Amino acid sequence: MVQRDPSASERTRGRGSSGRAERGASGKASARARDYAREEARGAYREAILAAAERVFRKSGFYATRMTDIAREAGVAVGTLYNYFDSRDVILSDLLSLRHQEFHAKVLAAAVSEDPVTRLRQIVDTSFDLMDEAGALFAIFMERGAVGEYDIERLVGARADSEYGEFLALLDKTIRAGIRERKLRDDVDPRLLVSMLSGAMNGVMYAWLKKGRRGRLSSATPELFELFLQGAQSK
Amino acid sequence: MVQRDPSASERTRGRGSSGRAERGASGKASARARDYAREEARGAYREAILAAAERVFRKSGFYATRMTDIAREAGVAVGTLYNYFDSRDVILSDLLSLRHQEFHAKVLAAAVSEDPVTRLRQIVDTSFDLMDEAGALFAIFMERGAVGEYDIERLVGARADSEYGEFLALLDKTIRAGIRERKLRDDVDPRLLVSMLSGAMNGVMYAWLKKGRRGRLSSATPELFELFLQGAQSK
Amino acid sequence: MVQRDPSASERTRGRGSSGRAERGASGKASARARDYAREEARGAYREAILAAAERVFRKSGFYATRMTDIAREAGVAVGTLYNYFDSRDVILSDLLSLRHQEFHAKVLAAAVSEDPVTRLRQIVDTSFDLMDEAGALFAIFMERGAVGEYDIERLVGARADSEYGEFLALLDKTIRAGIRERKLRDDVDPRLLVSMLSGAMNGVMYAWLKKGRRGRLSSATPELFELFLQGAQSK
Amino acid sequence: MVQRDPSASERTRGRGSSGRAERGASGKASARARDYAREEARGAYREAILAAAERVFRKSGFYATRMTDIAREAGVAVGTLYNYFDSRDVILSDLLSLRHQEFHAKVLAAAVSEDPVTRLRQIVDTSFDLMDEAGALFAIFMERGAVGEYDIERLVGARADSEYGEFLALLDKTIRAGIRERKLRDDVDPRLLVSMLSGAMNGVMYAWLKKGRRGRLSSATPELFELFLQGAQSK
DNA sequence: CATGAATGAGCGTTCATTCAT
DNA sequence: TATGAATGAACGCTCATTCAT
Repeated sequence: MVQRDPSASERTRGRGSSGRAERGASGKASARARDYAREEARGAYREAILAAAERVFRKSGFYATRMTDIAREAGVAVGTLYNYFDSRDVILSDLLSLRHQEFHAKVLAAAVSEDPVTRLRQIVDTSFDLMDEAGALFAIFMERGAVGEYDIERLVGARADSEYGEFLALLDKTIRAGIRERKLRDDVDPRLLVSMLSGAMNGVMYAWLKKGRRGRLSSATPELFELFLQGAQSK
Repeated sequence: MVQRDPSASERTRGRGSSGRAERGASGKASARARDYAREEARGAYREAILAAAERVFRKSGFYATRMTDIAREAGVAVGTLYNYFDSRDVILSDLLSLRHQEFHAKVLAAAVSEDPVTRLRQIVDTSFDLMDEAGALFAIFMERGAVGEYDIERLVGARADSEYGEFLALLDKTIRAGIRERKLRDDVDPRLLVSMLSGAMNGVMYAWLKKGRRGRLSSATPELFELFLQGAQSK
Repeated sequence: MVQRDPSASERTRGRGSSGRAERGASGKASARARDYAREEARGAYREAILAAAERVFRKSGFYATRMTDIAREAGVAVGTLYNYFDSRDVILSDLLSLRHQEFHAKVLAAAVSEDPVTRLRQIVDTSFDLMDEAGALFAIFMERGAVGEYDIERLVGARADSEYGEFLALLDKTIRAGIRERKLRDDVDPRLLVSMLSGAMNGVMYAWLKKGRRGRLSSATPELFELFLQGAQSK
Repeated sequence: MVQRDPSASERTRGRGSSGRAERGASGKASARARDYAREEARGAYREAILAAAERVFRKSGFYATRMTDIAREAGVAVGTLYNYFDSRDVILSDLLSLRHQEFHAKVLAAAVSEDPVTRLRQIVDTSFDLMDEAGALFAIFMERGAVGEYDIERLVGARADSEYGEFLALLDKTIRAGIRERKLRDDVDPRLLVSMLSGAMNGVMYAWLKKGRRGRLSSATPELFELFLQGAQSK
């Protein structure tokens, strides 16, 4: 269950000194510059492919996503995909990784309040905002790593788990802080609070997706949070 | 996409009295007995195949479940599978249907209290009990019908959705009853309460599954319910 | 290219003295009678199966004819087919053989005139009559053993060929007689006359089949024969 | 069932300029050259596959022709077949179509005489010549579209029929012209003349095939024609 | 590097044949 | 012997991956 470095999946390929003749000193500098430019271009290609894969993936689903579809969507040939990624699984796995990193970074950046409860609210709100913007792919992280989605688990493997775990860990940390500061109940297992909150978020997301994503998901935050804090019981 | 009678998917096959001549009275009786025994055997076979499919399905997931694997797991030849089911999709779809029916029937049978809130508790408790007993396949109904699993939606189709929907509808009905009886808050959208509760159940289930299903899931019911009713806020 | 005895394809099976105890002298006689009755019954079964096979074969064609279809049409179980025939191919091959024998016998029985040319006419007329009655299966013999029907050739093999050959040989013999008796031209290869006549019969049959078998095929005999004898040229 | 343009069965595939950025003017030219070369290669491949299919088809027959056999015969992998044809049926159907077109075009090109009877002779002669050269596949058109081959009719369908029909229609037209010009008898149904002549051709072809194709088939034309015109009767 | 046709292992499915009852 | 469910080899077809250009 190692957290692989996602960049490690980039194909190592024999660039650098080609098999041809010497290059002078000045050549080295320009070569380095060229290498840098190349690296840039590679990154852009990678990102374009992932973006194309994401579009196809979202439309067709994981199993119906074909390499030819990704290639067509990206406007390249299939062979090109293999210049940037080792395999179909790696593309999709890297895609999930990348999107998760972005997701997590944005959530972290938003959860800045001093008050743990407000931070929780910020986490929920930002998560919903990102879902609104970026679509259902996030659901895969926000949902529980696609339980029941056994295949994706096998393929994307430990990664998705650990990534969803990262999100849960953030909730866990924040909730424990809330408990320490007596803002949240200390008479229940904190992990239950985590499960409750994350589960509730999922439940709301699910309903929203099934209703065809009408309206802004984040508009549900206040009520959801109110319920999470105050409970469902009539007072 | 209508809710097909799942038994309708059983292959009609020309059993019964062939077109040939009479059989004596005693022959008829024994023929009837034989037919009955055969019918029994057919049912047993079907169930055995579904059980095998369930094991494979659980280990490998929907898309990685191969007919050969199901056959091997069931201890029969591939051809035999097709004596009982028309296609791979039908096996998996029937499996989901069957398990869902069992699940739903048991939950309904348990949710008998006069008090809606108690009924909700009974629903949660029974669901968790069934998860404890029967394993993760139930998660597919209790969870959100595999959001993000676009393909499975196409195949298993409206069915899985409507089945999870059935569960949600039960929660919805019960929660609305609770609101009418002033046991639950009427100042929030009832559908949010449904999402909250179902989501929370999922969250707890997820954590339980990820921890390797240690302990009884249903032991989490009281705390979960307490939280659902009273909220997470320190009082 | 041996002319197999079609009855040779009947499964030899250990009838006769069963493995059980002695039978007295009188027992032998009744056993013989029983064996005879059995043989009769076997023959009836065989014929019933072939008749069923013929119906299916005519409706569905050679390659689409399934053993289960034959069995259903015959009102027996598939296994029973194998008690009477060694394989699917044998059934269809025996069917062709049997029908051809009937066909040939009837044609022979009808071609009795002293005059060779009249005999030819009788052959043509009887063949068309049988086609009228019995349907397209005869076409397989009357046509040239299904040239272009390479598969059937492989399966039914030398047999169909030799059977069609038998028909051609009859034409050949009769035509040569006609030549000897100066009724038919002796300035052309007799084999060409055979090809002409058989081909012309086929051509007429084909048109008749394609027109949906409307009208009696045999009504075409006089004109066909007139043309065969007098030629197409305007006089 | 319309007479599809056979080229329509060629798989449309996303070649051509991809969706990406411009190519310089010289690039365009070389791209065009490459596309042209590719198109050439595609055509060659298609033809090679069809030729291989024809060889297998001729040896094994329609139903026994396996994709693996075609692939092996063509020296390619199965998958490659599907790069050029949508399905097995399409390969065989296109094969028949293509060969028929060639056949029909050549016959038409040869039947140029002013005199209808000479045209008939040209048709017969050319048909026999083509049979001599190209082999038995033509028999499928010249013969009656495989009567008795019910399945092949379903698959190759109206096409084979209409193609053989095309040949018959040519005979029909020419024979009617001959009748109008008082060269052929007007006291018999012209369609019978068509059946006679086509049937006679078949009969001769059959004998020739069965004798192992020894000698030139077309050497039989004069006698066949003489018989067709003058009849078999001794004068 | 980009290309996209070639590759072939592997899939779901069929159906002639077998054999326990 | 009749039965019909079990069998599994063999089929047509797919598509991730490779590699010559």
